[in-house]
Amino acid sequence: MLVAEAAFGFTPGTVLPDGRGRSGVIRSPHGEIRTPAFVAVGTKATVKAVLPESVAALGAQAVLANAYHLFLQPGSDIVDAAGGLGAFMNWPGPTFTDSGGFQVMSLGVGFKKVLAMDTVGLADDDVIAEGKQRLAQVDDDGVTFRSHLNGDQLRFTPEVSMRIQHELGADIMFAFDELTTLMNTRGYQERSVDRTHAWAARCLAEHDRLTAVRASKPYQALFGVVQGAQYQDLRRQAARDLAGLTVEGRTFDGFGIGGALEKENLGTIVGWVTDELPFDKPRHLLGISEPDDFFAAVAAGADTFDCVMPSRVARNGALYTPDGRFNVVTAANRRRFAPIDQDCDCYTCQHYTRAYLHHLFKAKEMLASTLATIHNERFTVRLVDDIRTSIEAGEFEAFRTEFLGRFYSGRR
RNA sequence: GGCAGGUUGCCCGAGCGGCCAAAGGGAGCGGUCUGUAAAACCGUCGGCACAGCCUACGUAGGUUCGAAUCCUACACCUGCCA
Repeated sequence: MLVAEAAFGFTPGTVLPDGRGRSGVIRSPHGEIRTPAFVAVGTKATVKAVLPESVAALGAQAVLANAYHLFLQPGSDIVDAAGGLGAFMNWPGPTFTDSGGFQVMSLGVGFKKVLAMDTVGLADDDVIAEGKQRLAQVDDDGVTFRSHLNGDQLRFTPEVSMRIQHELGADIMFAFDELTTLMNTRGYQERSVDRTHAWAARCLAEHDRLTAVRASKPYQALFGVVQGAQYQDLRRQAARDLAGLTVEGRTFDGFGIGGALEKENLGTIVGWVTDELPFDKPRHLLGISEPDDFFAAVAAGADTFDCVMPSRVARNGALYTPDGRFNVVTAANRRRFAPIDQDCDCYTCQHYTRAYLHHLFKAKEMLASTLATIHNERFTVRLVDDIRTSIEAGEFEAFRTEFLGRFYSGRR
């Protein structure tokens, strides 16, 4: 048992002057991840529009898939029978799976942007989802979902999520949590954090059981997820509780930081959390990837990231450059026979022009998504890699100032 | 040659006396997207001195307080009969 678990670990490397941000290395059964690192999102066991070979070539060290989606389709049992997520999708490197907790929020109350801005007069757990039918309901034991694919009524509990994630077989799994929004009341946030903590304990217990049952499989690490929205006391308490949680002699291998984050206070909030977490375990900031957010979060002690933004935005024609983000679909690019970014080393920039990308998008050609995704994922992976390098070179703050100054200066 | 139907904004296509600068698509133009119900969504889309005016629904004329909508002629297109 001890031998198997040694297959996972984290070794901090260079630490920033204030003692929080750091570089490091995560060891997993499918390879190492040098941190800080950006993990490519492959929700349904595919990074949309891109071959795994390309994902590797653009420098992604790991891929994150989703328990909810893969449970619905094709079924986690099938992924298990295929030999696990990595084998199934032909990704030899490290893999992560999210618990399905995010879908409690996204399917339950809709995305943040569609929430009513006025919570006055609403019941504690009332949040309004405009234009979307509510597909999930939370209670203390778990969540009742309605499949977005066929309307089937389904039930997720911490135990179900762990079972699915064990079948998926990713190197790193996340505990099943409840993700609230900034619109929920303080009272609801408190109860939600309690619920997430109770679920975390159940996840650890079930994880312990399944690890024993599936002893022949590679060890899967489990990360607890810190919630608490924008409240310092809740976030600190949640982090402390999860860090100290021991079930059957087992503790979390690392931690996820999730939920509602006010962008302006992202670094501060992450800092509250990492203050309370053990230094020698990795922290994954869930769902974040804007350049300024990376710097703020890394400075505050986050190690890994995942986010749909680079790929989703790419499919819709928005591309990242050191001078900011721009839409290639814009008429200005019709005759721009230069790469997206002169200094980018990605496959797309090595071989294609903005004019060509513009044409592919206008013509609604599939290759548009592929080439744009390769570029944006490369941009994002490289940025976080460069942040790691800057930490190790003792130039983090200088790099931060230089990069963000240029990125947000508006030129492109 | 006869009979019937048609001609709407960049394109397709509704409208069939006032609430029509004209539904809806598409194209064009611009934007959004942070643990993916997203190859999605939103806005704009005749002109201008812009809470108003001008120009517009094949062309010309007419009826009416008022016409894309009714009448007449012409032009072109489509189907059936010769």
